[in-house]
Amino acid sequence: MTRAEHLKQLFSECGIAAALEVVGERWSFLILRGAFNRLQHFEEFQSTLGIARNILSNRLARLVEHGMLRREPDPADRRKVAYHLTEKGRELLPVLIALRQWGERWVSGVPSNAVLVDRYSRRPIAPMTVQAADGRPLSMDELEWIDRKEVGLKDAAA
Amino acid sequence: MTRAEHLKQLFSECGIAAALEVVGERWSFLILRGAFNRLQHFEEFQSTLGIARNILSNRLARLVEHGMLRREPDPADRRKVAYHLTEKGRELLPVLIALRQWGERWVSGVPSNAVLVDRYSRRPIAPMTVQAADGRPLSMDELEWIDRKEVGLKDAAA
DNA sequence: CTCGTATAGTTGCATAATGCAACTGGAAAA
DNA sequence: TTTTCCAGTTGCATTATGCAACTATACGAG
Repeated sequence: MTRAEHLKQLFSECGIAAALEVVGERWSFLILRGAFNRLQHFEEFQSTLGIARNILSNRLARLVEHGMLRREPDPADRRKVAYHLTEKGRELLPVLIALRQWGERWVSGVPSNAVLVDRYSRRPIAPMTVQAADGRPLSMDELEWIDRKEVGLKDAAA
Repeated sequence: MTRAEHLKQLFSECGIAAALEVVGERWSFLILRGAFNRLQHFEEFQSTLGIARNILSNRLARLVEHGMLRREPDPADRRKVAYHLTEKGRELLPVLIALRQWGERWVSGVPSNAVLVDRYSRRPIAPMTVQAADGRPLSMDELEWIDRKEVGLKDAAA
């Protein structure tokens, strides 16, 4: 099997590989983080992230192609172009939050000065956890892969 | 500001950038996914992922350096080396699950044949969501950045 | 003991991705 | 009408990745 076939196989079989096909390149996550933080314009992304202009250009185009961002020329000032998250893009939030929490805990060490809170209670959001259908938190060894056809047959089994 | 300084700044300020410093390179996520799926040996990772041997070698070394994997020579067969997830590595699980769920929903389209279930109930795990301290699910626009010092002062404010 | 094979890499070279600085083109602002 | 702003593009340098062949060590069979 060639490498291309191998990757195609991986992508079709595994959501992780499929996701990385869209957001796995360098800078993609950070550009999306910027978009979540309300950055809209090329120059904003460029100066905030310090990314090379040609790469930024390429990544924005790619993210637009993949339907993560919408490219919207500003009718009031035709020099300006705004990039906005689509629903597909917004749905990546859990990934970014989980990544951020992990990074703060295990890499940067200290939670940064800025804290993400629920707008209403103004209390920090909960740590991201894997949960069972009923909300119980699950650790790695409480998980198992099973075939789709066997789902939920524990009690229903003949 | 040079690019290096810029990145350093980013990493120190943002958990996402910090996390990507460790797991942001190509293949890192897929190698860790393999580790979660009980792959242990060089040849297993290589044949499962179809990754180039030199890159795999480099990534495994990097993940070991960063404390994601432990490299354990097999005492019974000294040719063999096993790579095992550390706690730091295992704690990345929410990120991988969130990424997988997103990829299945928005990229590969169809959930794959294999389903992750809670070992006990044998029902599929819940979708990953961002939650408030009390467990309420939160969407992007219910989130706000505030300064650490102001946390939870809504009712306590003088 | 020695020969074949398994395991975990390494090496050299080719291709692709990223980074940098300078430049372009169209539109607003002075 | 000249200057500045915005969103890119271009050419060239550096770095990362991919590929195939090779190495080194250790088992295992005979």
